[in-house]
Amino acid sequence: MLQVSRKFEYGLHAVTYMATKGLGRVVTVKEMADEIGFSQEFLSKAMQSLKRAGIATSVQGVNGGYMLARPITEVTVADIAIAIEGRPHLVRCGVKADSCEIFSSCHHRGYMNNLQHKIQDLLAATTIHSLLQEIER
Amino acid sequence: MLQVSRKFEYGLHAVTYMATKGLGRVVTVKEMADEIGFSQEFLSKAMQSLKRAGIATSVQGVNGGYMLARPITEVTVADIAIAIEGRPHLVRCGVKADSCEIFSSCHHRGYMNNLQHKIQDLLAATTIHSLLQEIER
DNA sequence: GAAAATAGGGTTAAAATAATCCTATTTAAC
DNA sequence: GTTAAATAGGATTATTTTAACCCTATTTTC
Repeated sequence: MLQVSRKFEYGLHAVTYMATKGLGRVVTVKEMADEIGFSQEFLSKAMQSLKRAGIATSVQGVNGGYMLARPITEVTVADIAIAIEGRPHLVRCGVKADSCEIFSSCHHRGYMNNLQHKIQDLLAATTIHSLLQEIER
Repeated sequence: MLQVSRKFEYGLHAVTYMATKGLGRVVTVKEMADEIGFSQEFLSKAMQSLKRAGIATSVQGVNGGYMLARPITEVTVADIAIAIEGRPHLVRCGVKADSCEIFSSCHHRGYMNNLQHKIQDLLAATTIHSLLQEIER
């Protein structure tokens, strides 16, 4: 259905939430889950992905939590998508060639790959900074 | 995972196949399924969707089959996507508002809808005619 | 009337996604 | 040094979506 995953939505909300709190501020998953209205456990998985991708850093232990690792002018929506879902693959043969019966004779692969890159460029064109500005208006 | 459905792939292959056969030629689902390498039954569902959308016309009975209803310069990849999957909805609240817990307080909807339109524009920018030209090269 | 097609409802199977559960580890505070 | 609050993450289950399949009806040519 050409839809973004829930986990990505969770992650994007978390990042914009952290952004409004400022770069240095540590926020807990509980705080975000309560504030935004998401399940704490699932949001936690999204945060772990963001951390692995270097978008957020974490502080363990009491008073720990997450904070943004980079300035919001340098993080794009594409970065978050890739952190959470991996690089987008419009067609499944991009992930696993043998998932398509007609791989060797397929004429559409080039076009599809092209399309995929364009979509990724679209996501990469929005930084968290510009997203916040759009939201404020 | 931001992926296109198999049914859409089937439909797109069928349309390009019919296009190479010429506008007037009637082709059967069996012929296409054999030629392309897909399951006949499932391709048949895709064809029914294309018909309902006015992209293909059908002839029933012996010697029946499908053929393109419109010139390939006037059918875009977006038309096929919409025929088969319905209008794309990047986020599920676009389909069903109550599928999201934070619908009323969500700040991302505008941006997401915007993105969705841009993706659709991308698909609408390729006609079957131009797709075939890309393939030939 | 038989055969070859589309039309389409309904069911099952498989895969992907989302949610939950549970335990480990880290660290501050007392 | 024990407790409590947090992240880390493996493992499992539930749900939803997608794909595949089955079966019957209808249309039309010969």
